[in-house]
Amino acid sequence: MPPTTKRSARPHSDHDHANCVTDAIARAEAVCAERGARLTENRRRVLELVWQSHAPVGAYEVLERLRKDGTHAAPPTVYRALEFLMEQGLVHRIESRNAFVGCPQPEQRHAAQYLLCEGCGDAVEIEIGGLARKIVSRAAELGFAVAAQTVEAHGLCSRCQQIGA
Amino acid sequence: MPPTTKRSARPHSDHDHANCVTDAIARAEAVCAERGARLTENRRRVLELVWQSHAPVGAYEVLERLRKDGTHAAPPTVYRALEFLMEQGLVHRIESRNAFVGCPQPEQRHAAQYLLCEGCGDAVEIEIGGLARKIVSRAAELGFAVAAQTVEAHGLCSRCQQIGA
DNA sequence: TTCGGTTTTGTTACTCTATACCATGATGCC
DNA sequence: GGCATCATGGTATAGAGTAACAAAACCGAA
Ligand SMILES: [Zn+2]
Ligand SMILES: [Zn+2]
Ligand SMILES: [Zn+2]
Ligand SMILES: [Zn+2]
Repeated sequence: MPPTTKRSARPHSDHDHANCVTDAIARAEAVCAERGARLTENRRRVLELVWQSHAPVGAYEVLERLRKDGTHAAPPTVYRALEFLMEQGLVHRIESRNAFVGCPQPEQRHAAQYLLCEGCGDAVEIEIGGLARKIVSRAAELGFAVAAQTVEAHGLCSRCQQIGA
Repeated sequence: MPPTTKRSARPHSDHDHANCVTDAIARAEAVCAERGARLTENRRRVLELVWQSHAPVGAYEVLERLRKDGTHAAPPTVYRALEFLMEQGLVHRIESRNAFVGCPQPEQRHAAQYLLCEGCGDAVEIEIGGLARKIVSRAAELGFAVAAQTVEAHGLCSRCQQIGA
């Protein structure tokens, strides 16, 4: 009998995703402890729910999942938790989907860059060397001071290309 | 007495913006003619309204402006026009604002890159040399086929930096 | 330990953004 | 004219996000 490991709605990669979740939570607790930020039960739970897949999840989907726990939550509950998690760099917002996804490397603040698959829905955070810096410096040439960046590439992951082929 | 030229809600640059609008419309008509795309009255009007400022404008703001003309429009009217205009590359969607802005160079399809000022709201479309290509090639290394990109930098334009200083 | 300020959560109601669906009208080709 | 295709009208509803205020939990100091 298979374990109770939860999977993405459109599962794709075969890794043991339970590890991703527990690892993410552990790291979140570590960074919050170090920073003196309060990872309350609600916030921890929302983070866990966001991490249930590698596909970005909408705030209202998080809300539903919360309610299935028996919690009596309303939209502000979720949005406030997400706001905190974003401030701490524990989740990123995917602008082109109005959705949220866990950050695999929260210890160090960074400009997020994503590959977003239109087939399976997964979001893969990447780092393109020098890209963030290039944006900042080009903006500076135009007198513009960059405070935050959004870099999202939409397309098909290798697996979805094969399926569609 | 000043001309009837309309300005941005938070006007900023002193150029004669009426030129921007008429130029944009002229170029839109040209590209549509060449492509056999039908720039109908509605679509032309929506494009005009989007161009009323250099700040991205929400679909519902366009809707309001349309109605002030006496037109009896509903949301789908606006969204359909915007969809057409985006297909033709005449407007771009600013994902981080759920809003739309006219493209200053619609003749040639391209991945849009924007500087978005949090002070005045203006969006400046830029082209960072090699950036789009770099994203595509790094994605390709990971087996990911990029179909579209979103690059948005948020911060303060030079003018707003001075004001805030 | 009790007080009082700060932070977090609860609750309600609402605004803004976007799309599904079906009907109607225009356009242009044969 | 007949017919397919494209564009619009119009209603209803789904989805995303926030304002505002009240209650509760937390925490450091008196
Ligand atoms: Zn995983
Ligand atoms: Zn995929
Ligand atoms: Zn202008
Ligand atoms: Zn500005």
